[in-house]
Amino acid sequence: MATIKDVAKIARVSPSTVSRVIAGSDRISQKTKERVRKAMEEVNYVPNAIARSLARSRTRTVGFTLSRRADQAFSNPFFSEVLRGMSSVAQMRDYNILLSISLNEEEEKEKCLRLIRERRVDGLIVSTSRVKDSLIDALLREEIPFVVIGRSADSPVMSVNNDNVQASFQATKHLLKEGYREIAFISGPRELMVSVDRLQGYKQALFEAGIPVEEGRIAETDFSEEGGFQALCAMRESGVAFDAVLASDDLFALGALRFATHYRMDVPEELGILGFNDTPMMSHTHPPLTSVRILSYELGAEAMELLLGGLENPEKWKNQKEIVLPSRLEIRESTRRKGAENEKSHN
Amino acid sequence: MATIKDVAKIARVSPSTVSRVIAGSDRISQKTKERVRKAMEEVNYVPNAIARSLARSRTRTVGFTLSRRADQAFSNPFFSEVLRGMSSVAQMRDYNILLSISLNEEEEKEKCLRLIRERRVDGLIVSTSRVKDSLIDALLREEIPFVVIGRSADSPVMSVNNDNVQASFQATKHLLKEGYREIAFISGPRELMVSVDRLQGYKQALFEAGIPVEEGRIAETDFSEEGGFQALCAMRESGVAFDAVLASDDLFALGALRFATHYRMDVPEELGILGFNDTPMMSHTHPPLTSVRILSYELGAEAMELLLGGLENPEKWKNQKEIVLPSRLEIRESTRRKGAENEKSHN
DNA sequence: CTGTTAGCGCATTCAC
DNA sequence: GTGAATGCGCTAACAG
Repeated sequence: MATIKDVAKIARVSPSTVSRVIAGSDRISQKTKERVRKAMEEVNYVPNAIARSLARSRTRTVGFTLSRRADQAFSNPFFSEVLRGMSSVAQMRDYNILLSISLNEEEEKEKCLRLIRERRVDGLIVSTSRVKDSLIDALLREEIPFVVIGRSADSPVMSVNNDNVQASFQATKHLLKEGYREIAFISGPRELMVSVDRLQGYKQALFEAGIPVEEGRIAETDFSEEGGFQALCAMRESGVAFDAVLASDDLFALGALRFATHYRMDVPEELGILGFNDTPMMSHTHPPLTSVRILSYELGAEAMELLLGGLENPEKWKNQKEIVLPSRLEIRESTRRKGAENEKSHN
Repeated sequence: MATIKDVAKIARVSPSTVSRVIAGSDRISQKTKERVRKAMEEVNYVPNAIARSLARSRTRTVGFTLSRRADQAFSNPFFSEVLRGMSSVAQMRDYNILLSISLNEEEEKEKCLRLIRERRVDGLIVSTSRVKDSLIDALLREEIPFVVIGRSADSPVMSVNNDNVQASFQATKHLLKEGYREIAFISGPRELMVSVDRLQGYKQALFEAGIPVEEGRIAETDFSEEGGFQALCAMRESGVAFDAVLASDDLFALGALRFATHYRMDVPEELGILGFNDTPMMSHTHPPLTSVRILSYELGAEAMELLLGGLENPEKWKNQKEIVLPSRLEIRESTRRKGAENEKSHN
């Protein structure tokens, strides 16, 4: 592999001149510039990124870490879309992405610190966001440049998040408008910010509508279809009535659909079902699922923009930016009641 | 940040001694070893991976590239599972993963070559595998260490693949056993090896059963639910009869389910439907979908093992290894016919 | 067992 | 404008 010296020799200049040409320095004669360029082509020269990183103390690499838990939390397609968004802007700005998937929060934290201390990356994007997040605390303490996808409960940090409260609020309002009054809420683990926020939007909408919040209608479970199904079964068994389900994840909505089938309840007439994430594969359920569409790709892209901006203009870290992306309710048949708006039911 | 020199000074030894302690060299006295260790802790020393990479000409980083097309091809959860598998063994063997998602094959090829030429990675895992694959050709030409997830049509390369021919063969046999005789096949783009292989298994099973292959029952389309739906509609319109669908991707199976609903065909009685990938979210369709389960996690893990093995024992590249992982047919209601095996139909 | 020397490939002073 | 010298932080001979 050719080095800068080889090029210098061929172009009959010094290595530093070659270096300048690479860097695009201006005070260099057109003639030698040409000669160096030709020499580079001749030996098929490509700068060694490692050597450059060492000399400049910057790697042009950012780390993206994820703990398995978070991966499940946001259902799968979400994850790969975020990655695509990140990758796309990284590519454009000539950065690389170092990926690390951990089993739990503790492992993720160590991985993050290690990547930074070993100087493998210039900054990090983390997608965790718990209510009490030790990872974020650690990153702040070590003054590491990072952006979180999600949001931090206490400390102000650079973050990109979707407006969960607002989305959940609107979703609930939609259900109310369709005439549902006894809306059950299936929550993921409450330690996750996303769960807290979505629950809040739900409560807020009920409050505004003057409908009391029944704790019995709120269930918490792990992210899974089964969890959603069981939660509803439990409610039913304990005699809690509900005519709609706000599922804070599409997986729960799947469970709700199964519940409806199991108990022969008509969706949407007897049970309205609304999910979160608008997983592409799930717009084809029977009936098609109403769901909150999240801008996953944009989430990743914005996070990367934010991080790179901060890395290249360190003073930007001063004005902590928290970006919030809108989401949109995709209304489909699982909540489109015929009985409510107009009394004609055609079955 | 502390360097090896700082540690050396504190432990009153030379930098090379510190380096030896890090490397775990044996011929070094227990006493100085201790002293060095203490010094390292004292200043919280962590070796600079970049400097080490430069000195050793090895980065302990492998690149994983993917073009958007391939990402779609294998439906999404597949992708993140593969990544998890790769990440898990990388972590264990202290390697890092550099991720790059491209828009198309050409871009992916350039990205691969660049990563290698810039010396950012020691080797690559690529998940493309077309019938005529220019990426693989390029990697071979440049003598780059790499492993393919999938397989190469012509050149022998290190690869990890699932046994698509066999899986498709078994799936078809299952349909035949259930009494289906007019089995339609929905294929993805034929330029992909996976499509070719699955089609072959299908044909082979029909052949063994003495059933002629009707080209009219074979459709090719892009990976999407809509594609699957339209393919069947087209068949129906052109008067081709079929009593089962072998969908070479779960997305197609979704389309087939919609087709059945649309034309009020009972599944599995009037139409058997069998998918590929066993996407977790889709075991909850109505009726539950029979599908070929792919070991995605293992695919990623094995690919990484293979690559790292090759990187650390270069002579291993001699005996080109092609690993083939088995898959398993998950039989559910969408193909479990009651009418076929015993004539009692209970509806 | 341990220290000295010499790079790894490039960027960046400081001279001229 | 360009070259020479020095260093980024670590590893790897070569001595002793």
